[in-house]
Amino acid sequence: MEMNKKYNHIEVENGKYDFWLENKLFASGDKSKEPFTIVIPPPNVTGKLHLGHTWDNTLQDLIIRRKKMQGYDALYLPGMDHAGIATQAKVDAKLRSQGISRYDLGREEYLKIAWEWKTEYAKHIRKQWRCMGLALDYSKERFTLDEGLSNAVNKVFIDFYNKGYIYRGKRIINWDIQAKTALSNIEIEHQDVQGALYYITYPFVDMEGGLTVATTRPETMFGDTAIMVHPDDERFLDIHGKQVYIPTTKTKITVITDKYVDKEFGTGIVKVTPAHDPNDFMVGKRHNLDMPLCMNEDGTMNELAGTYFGMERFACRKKLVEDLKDLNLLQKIEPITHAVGHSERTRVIVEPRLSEQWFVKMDELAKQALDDNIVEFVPDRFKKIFVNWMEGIEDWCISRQLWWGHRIPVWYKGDQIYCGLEAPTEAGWIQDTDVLDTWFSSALWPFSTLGWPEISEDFKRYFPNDVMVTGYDIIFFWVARMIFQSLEFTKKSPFKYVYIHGLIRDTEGRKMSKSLGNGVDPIDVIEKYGADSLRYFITTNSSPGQDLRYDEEKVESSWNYINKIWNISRYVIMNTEDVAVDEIILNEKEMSFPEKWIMTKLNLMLDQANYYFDKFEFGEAAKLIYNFTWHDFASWYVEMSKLSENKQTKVVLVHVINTVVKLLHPFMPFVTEEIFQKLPNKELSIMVSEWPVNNGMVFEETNNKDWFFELIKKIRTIRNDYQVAWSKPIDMFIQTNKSDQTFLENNDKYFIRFLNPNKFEIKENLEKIENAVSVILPNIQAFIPLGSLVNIEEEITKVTNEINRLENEIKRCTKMLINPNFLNKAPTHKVEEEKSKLKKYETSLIETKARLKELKG
RNA sequence: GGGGGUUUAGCUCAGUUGGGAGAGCAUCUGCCUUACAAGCAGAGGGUCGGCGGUUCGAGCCCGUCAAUCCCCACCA
Repeated sequence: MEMNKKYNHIEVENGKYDFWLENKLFASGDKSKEPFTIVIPPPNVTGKLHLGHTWDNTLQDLIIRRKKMQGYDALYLPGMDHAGIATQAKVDAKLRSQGISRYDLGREEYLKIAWEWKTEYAKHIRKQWRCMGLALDYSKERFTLDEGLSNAVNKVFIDFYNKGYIYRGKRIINWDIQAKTALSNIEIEHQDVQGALYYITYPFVDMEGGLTVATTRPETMFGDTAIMVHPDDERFLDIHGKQVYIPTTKTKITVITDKYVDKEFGTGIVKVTPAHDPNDFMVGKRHNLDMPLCMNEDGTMNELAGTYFGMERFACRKKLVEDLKDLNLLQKIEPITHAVGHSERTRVIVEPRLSEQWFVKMDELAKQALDDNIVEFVPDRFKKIFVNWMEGIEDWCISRQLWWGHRIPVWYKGDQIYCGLEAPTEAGWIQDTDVLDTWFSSALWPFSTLGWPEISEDFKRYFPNDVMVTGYDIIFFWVARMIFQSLEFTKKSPFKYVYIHGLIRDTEGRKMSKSLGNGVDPIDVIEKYGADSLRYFITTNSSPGQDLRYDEEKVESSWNYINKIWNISRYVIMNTEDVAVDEIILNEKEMSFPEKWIMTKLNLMLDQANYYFDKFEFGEAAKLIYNFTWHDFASWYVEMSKLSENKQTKVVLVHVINTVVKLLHPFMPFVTEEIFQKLPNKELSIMVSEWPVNNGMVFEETNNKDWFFELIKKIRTIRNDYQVAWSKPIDMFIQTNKSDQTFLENNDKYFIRFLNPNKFEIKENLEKIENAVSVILPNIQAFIPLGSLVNIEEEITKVTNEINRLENEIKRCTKMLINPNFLNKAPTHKVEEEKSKLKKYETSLIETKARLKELKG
């Protein structure tokens, strides 16, 4: 079979995905197998997938592909999220660029455009999934606004409402003035902003002077309904109950007392704006204050602001501060750095605003989730983060003043409220215009995608999910909410494991973001290096939970690795064309040393690699496979195989490369499929081949042959040190015991191949070799006469250093072995290990000393 | 204010339940050796952030200090 000399990722990846699809290899549903489920964290239909998705999805795909090969009915369920505010922000922006607002279009027309947007981006996302090679079962693809999922959302809302977990209330919420909607707490990003603390004097109504307050948001003063001081603050005892004017207006407000005030901060006097500040809201409730809004929904000032009516809030602030200065009511401006909330989606500064919204009461739900110990976090430290958040959780604001989303199933008629699927039959009922927070539907994803609230076959079979793979950045948004919603509605944890990975960063360690322009498009990487290289890089270059720096050099080195695999395979394929599938039968009786040795290495590696796979430590698993493949297999075994005429050698070659390729399939599905098909195999696809495990061919007698490889390496080092070209044969004299001598004689062809000797003698007792360089190993010594190249002084130094090293090692071992605590407490195999090390060192020492004597004599 | 991460070779990172530190890239030397020069054969390079403790033994466990990053939080 012809194979390119170089791995060509474009040729290899071409057509593979269609081949898998056509043969329904991504399909789930084989009832004879045990089910295994992962649902994709639904990407937002706002745009294209970035490297973060690639990471997330590749990990899922890796787990799924391995499980399929292990004989599970593995379901990898695809889907997307309508992403309410995120999508609406994008659609709004697109309309704005055309000079239209959503209000010009009306709700229905606007939603049409949003659906078109969704269709377009969904297409692109599916294309990206295909490029990445994800083994998704498309027959089960879902979208959060699908009918079934909408039913789930309604069911949950209505049940919650009836149980009293959902309530409507007037509260201070975070208001996005651009999207004109409420946001939940976690949709706010706090950023440190250079602001100012303005010291403003409120003049007394019936006397000279006034009270100076410190505020960062002067423009909210038009919503003030009181001034407050701490009741025990001795500086202000005489002003309790006094009245002051709100500067620039004729509005009178009264001085109240409340222990909330921190006497040490600012002036100790605080303005109270109940409709624009959460703390002031609490104060307002305690003192029964009016709660007037002084701003409109778009962030402009309303009529309460008097002459500032209609101004944008920050323009108003600027003008107001100037005016106060002119009026001598501004005492000073103090620069201050403080955290200011920004909308995660529109980036504008959010305005705390009194508003009537729907909330989910969290205390009991959180308690249930905290009592639950079924979900296992990997790594487990994320459990702490989850618990920490759950313990301090506040009620969840779920209504959004948007159009793109699930409409709240509540109807109003006058003061009456009705919650249900359909409006009551009589006339006059109007549905709530708001939609639900996107995360309200995402929270149901692990079961709503499987048909819930119907108790469908899929739901029964694939729920709970086995693993949820996601980044630590959405533990609060998503993972926590899936857990409490699932516990409440299905009485089960939504999944057995949550595997949490980190964030992908750029070469400098910065988060990838649009504003920095440092984002990397996975499609570009795939075009340049192939999906397999990207997948291998992204799944093996960090440990669980840690962030990952994107590094093109490492993608390149992944490519090199694949190229190596390619070439090993090429060698095996070229040399085994005469071997039929049925002839691939391992037979230890026909194996010689190299076969037994590589089979032993392979099987020991398999045990370890599978151990790490099961622990989600894919980087460690990959490293074992890498070392085995590149070093044990390619550098040693493949080279030795070139000297064998034995059929079993071919069998072993095929067996090992097949095993390696299967182990690597979850990391690099395309190239492994290509190679698998070229090798003698019966199965239609590597995807339906059996996952490799230790087959028991572990041969003790190969374990004590390390010296053989060591000896070769040491002699190679000598060649390098003395710059003796590989092509130039050199004499070698070897002294060893009878049994090793027999072994060496039986395997001398390998020795010759690796070292290119001229004269090659093995004896139990050698005469002294003049002008030779030596290799001293326990029980075996090699002498290489290099004539005038040899510097005896250097040899003496080298040997002396070796003696020192050995003496130190012996000291260390002896110290341990005469320590009764070590002998009593250390595990037996450790004690045995030290004993055998000591013996080796002692033998070496005797031989090395003899060598020194010889050199000096 | 609360919680968490990170600190190991020049760079980016691994390092099982504690048993004398590894990889990739980079550097240096020699090789077109018939699977692979995007390769092969070698080499150099680390008081595992500091200090203290537990232990026969610490990169790993405990304490403390330092540097750095992230998340959460209503101080006007």
